[in-house]
Formats: sequence, C-alpha cells, structure tokens
Amino acid sequence: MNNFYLTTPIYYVNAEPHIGHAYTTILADTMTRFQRLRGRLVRFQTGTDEHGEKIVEAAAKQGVEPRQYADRISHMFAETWPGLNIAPDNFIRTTDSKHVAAVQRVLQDLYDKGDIYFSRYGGNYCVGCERFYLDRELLDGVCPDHLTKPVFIEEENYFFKMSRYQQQLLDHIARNPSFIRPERYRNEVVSFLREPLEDLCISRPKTRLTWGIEMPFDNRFVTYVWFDALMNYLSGLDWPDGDLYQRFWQGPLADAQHLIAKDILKPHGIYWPTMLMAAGVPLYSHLNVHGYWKINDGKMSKSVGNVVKPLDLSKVYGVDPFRYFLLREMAFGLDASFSEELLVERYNADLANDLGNLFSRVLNMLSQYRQGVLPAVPAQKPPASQDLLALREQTLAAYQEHMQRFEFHLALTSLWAFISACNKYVVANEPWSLAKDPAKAQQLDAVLYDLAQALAWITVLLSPAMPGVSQSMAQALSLDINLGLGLRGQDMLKAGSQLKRPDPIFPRIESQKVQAKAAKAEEKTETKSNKKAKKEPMGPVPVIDIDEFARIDLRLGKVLEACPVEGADKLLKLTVDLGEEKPRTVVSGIAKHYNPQRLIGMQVVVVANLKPVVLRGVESHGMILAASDSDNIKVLTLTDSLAAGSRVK
RNA sequence: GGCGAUGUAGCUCAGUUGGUGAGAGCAUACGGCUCAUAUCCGUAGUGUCCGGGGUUCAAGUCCCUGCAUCGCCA
Repeated sequence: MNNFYLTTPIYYVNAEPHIGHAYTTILADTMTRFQRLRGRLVRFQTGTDEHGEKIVEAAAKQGVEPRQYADRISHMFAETWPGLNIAPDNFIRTTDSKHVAAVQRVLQDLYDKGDIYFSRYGGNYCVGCERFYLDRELLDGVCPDHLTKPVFIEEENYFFKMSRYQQQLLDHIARNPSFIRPERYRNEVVSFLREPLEDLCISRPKTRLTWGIEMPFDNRFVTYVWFDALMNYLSGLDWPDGDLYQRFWQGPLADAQHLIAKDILKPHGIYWPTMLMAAGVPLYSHLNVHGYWKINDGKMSKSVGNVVKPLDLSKVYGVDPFRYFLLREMAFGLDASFSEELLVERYNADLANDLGNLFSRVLNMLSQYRQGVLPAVPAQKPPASQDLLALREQTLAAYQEHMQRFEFHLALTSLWAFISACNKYVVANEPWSLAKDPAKAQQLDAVLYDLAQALAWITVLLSPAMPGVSQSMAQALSLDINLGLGLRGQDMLKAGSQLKRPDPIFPRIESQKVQAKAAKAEEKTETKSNKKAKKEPMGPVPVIDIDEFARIDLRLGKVLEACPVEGADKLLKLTVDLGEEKPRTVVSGIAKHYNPQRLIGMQVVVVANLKPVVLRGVESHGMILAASDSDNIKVLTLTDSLAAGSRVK
C-alpha cells in the first residue's frame, strides 16, 4: 500500500470558492504532504464539476455560453489553490475530453451488462426543485420547500440497477469497518442500506437538458449527475488502461482514498461503490468525511463580516496560520465554528506564545551564548533530557497514527504537547543561569543542543500543515527539510552548524487592535450611508509601540511606468519595482500634483503589506507615501539610490 | 413529514465494553522567572454531564420520552 491517491470532490461551478472548498482542499494538501514525508508515492487530485441545469441558468443570467461560464469559474478555483499553499498534482474538469470518454465508456459497459435499463415512470414533479416527489414526501399535496402544487409528468429515463449491489456493499462495509470514517458516517450509511435501495435515475432527456454528456447508446439523452461527477476519480487516472490507474487504484500497492464533506455522503458511500462494483473496478480503501463550518457565529460576521470574507482572513493573518486554524479548530468529522475572534485566539495562544516564542527564545540563547553555533553532541545529558527524548518518540507515534486516520486536530494537539514540554524544559534547566557560570558550560551546551534538535524535529512535523512557515524555520536552522528524517526520530542538525536568529515567525496579534479593527469596520459600514457627513477631524493620534509599527512593511520601490487612470482625475496608475519577481501595480491619488513622466525612475516608499483594493477598476497592491498640507502633495523619495525592495523603517 | 447525528466547565472538545472524588486546552485570578514575541513556568476555582421518566447494588455512559441544534431525503 505504498501508492497513495487522495481526491477532493470536484467543486460545482455554480459558486465561487468559499471556506468549505478551501477546508477540504487544505486537508487534502496537508494529508498528501504528510504521506510524501513518509516516503510514499502520492497523487492528489481536485477539480471542477461543470455540467447541469444550474450552470445553464447561471450562464444565461450572465449572457454567456455554459462553456464560457464554466471556464471562468473553473479557472477561479484553479487559481485559488496556490494562494493557500495547496499543490494538487492534477486538476480535473468534467468537460475534459478524456473525462467525457471515460464516462461514456462506463455507461456503455454497464448498459451492455444489463445494469442500466430504460423505463417509463410518472410522478409529481416540482418545477422549482427540478425533481420528482413521492406522495409521502409531499405536505398536503404541495412541495415542502416551495409550497406549490407539483405537476404530474410522465417521463422515460435510464436507470442504474443499484439495488443489485446493496447486499454486496453491506458485506463489504461489515468486513472493512473503517471503509467509511469516522464511525458516525459509516453508521449513517449502514442504517440507510437497511432499507431497500431504489434504482438510480441517471439520465435527462435533451428536451430538458443539453449541457451534459450524451448517453453513448441513446443520443436523445444526456447522463445526469452521478456517473458524470463521480467518474472523475477514475478518469483522472486514465481509467481503464492508464499507468496511473494501475499504480494508484488497481495495483497491489494502490491505496485510493476520498475526502468529502458530510453533505455528499450518500453519493460517495452508496452510489459510487455500487457503481464500482458494477463496473468491476476495485473499491477505494477509505471514504473520509468531515463536517461543516458554521460562519454566522457571534458578532464577527456582523461587524467584520461585511469587510472580510473568511478566505480573506488568510491574507490578513497569513496563509499558514489560516491553515493551522482550520486543521486544529475542527474536530475531524464534526462541525465547528469559524470566526475571526477564534482565529486570533488560536493564533496567539498556539502559534505566537507557544511555538513562535519557543523558537525565538532558543535561537536567541544560542546566538547570545554560543554565537549561533550548534554545540557538539554532549557527552553528558541533563536528567530531563531522556524524558524529552522519550516524549518525542511517543509524540511521533501518536502524530502519525492520528494523521493516518485524518485526525488532524489530534495530531496537532499531540505535537503541541511536545512544544509545551520544550518550554518546560527551558524553565527546568534555566540556561540563563548556566550561562553565568563558566563551570557549567557543558551543561549549557547540552541543553541548547537538545532544544535545537527539538526545534528541527518540530519543524518537520509541522511542514504538512504549514509548508511555508516551516520552510523559513528550516532556513533559520540550516535544516534540509526534505530529508524526511524527522519521521525516524533521529537528530537532524549537525553539530557545529551555524543557526540564524530570525524575526518573529508569528508576531503576536494584539487583541486591542483586533477590537479596534472590528470597531472601525463597524464605523465604516455605519458612516457609509451618510458619506458626505464630514471629514474626520485630526484628533490626537494614539501612541503605538515599536511592534505595532513593525507590522507595517515599508519598502523602497522604483517607478517603472506611470499613467493616468481612466475616469479619475486624481488617480495615477504606477508600475513599481519592489525587487520582487514581478513589479506591482499601485494606484496613487497624486495626479493633480505630478506629471506621470516626472515620476518614472523615481524612488518611492511603498506600504507593501497593505490589503489590495480596486480603485476605479484598477487593482492596487500597496500605497505610495506622500506628505501633504492644504495645497500640496509631495511624494517621499530618497536623495541617494538604494536597491529596489529595501526595507524602510 | 421520514431517517440519522449531536447536546459534558465562560468557549472548543475528551470521556473506552455502565463501577475508586467528572477531565484537557483556551479564557479568568494569584504567584515565580527574565532567555524570549508583555512571552514562559506554577497554583486555583467553577459543572442540575439538555429536561423528564425508567433499568441497575451502581448511569455522563443502557432504554423510553420531550426540547434544542445540524445533516440527508435519490
């Protein structure tokens, strides 16, 4: 079982990516990074589901073809993932020709085999719901959702003989208790399977729907939802003949798993396995099911929610802390609440205080007492050293066990117990006291050695959840994170290597600031209606400390291009080199005071970590500093020249 | 309406097959340290284990019922 295949659902393109999509995909990314760390061959697939009536409607609303519409939203999904440090190996679309071919192939096979049949049936059809209702489902003869009377429609369609595989599936689940996990979801499926299954309607006549995959044996119909959507897991592996299919699904080393949210349990826990049985394809090994994020919880959504969507919080607090929060806060399988407040709490307690501070204090002591050079392997270890090592091994075992079961929150909890033990280890040994007594130099060496090795080890175990941050941690430690040695419990840092003392990796978020932020947002929405009211009087500016100032990333930039913004008399669109891969676009309100030509080549100071904003249709990534009095605006510049991107403070 | 899940300290959750005083983290209060991002370490509390009824020597843990929240209903 060395080849690990993990999929997310393919996301329906009737909505833009939101926190639910992000959560599933971040979990999958974390899991696949973990499996890679263990040395397994890994394939991680996500993608988009693009057919169906809703897409036709949505496209029509925007006056475009379904294909065009699907392209646009699908790209939106594909482009969201790298921004969240998510790196899928494959992005599949149900409009891909190879997917269409695979769907038609399986439909033809099952039709030939007699598992798909044609049948006429009549029923109460609710136009609003686009579905048929059984008599017992109706409320006093009307649709329970729309409260309208359904129309009786008689229609012919194709059906999949799902009922034929019901018992076989029950047997399979009985033999493989963790086929569907956590347990609660297996129970749900099993209890559903105790009732007789009805066959699955898998087609729509083209008179009602054309945006779909045509039935290979009847061109009057397209296939509806299930075969189209679920088959992506196989078509993405070039089923039936591809090497990938062999390696990741059918072969003896294959371990294929799905990850879904609980709302699509039935299609994945019942339809999909029975479809696989019918097609003679082996079943996946595990269906992993997670819960829902409740967003409208507490004040946050009211005060800040208008301004900040959950996904935008990743930009405010950092992608990796955002990932950590999602992984740690939700007990896998259960529902959880999402709010900015909870995110900040988690960030400060776990990341800033426990981990960030440990990292900082250890590297700082190494730097102060040993010039950042890692001491040699100590001949004599302090008594608590063995305990720390034992805990490390214990933690490693627990961490791996939980990760294998998708219990991310427990894996991280166990890692944090070790981080906490490291902090206790510092206090117990008091390196600052040892440093004052030259006779205790060896003891000090031993303590620092243990702590540095612990940090390296933490860095590795953290890397699946926080790939970006652990990369910079590794850099400070001169650690090659890709060695994967962390999982073997050995010391990874070489004695004598030079460690750096980095800036705080998780600067603490001041809660007062958060409150102030929320208050500001509230104020903003309130004053929006009476915009004209007044300009804010310049009251006394509150005193801030150096840390607060340090949160503003000021950089030296060189203006490459400058031109007016159409339809705005005050704005200039500037292209500024900040020493990054690509120059940035920055919009500045100085058009009345500067001729664009004069700005080109000028060195300016840019607020580099300002939240991007769209001004007159131009997206601005930063702000140019300028001084102004009642009549004039003057851009800040340098009399000498320095490299673009230099830090200003 | 049908099926299912959940309801344990202010918050988020653990509590194995019913059995020694009901736990953890965060938040709160107090004390200690000073290497560190006003961080870390230690100590302290609080709970009609959703309500009601039942089984049992013994129930947060099993049964019935009510309430609340959530999901699914092809």
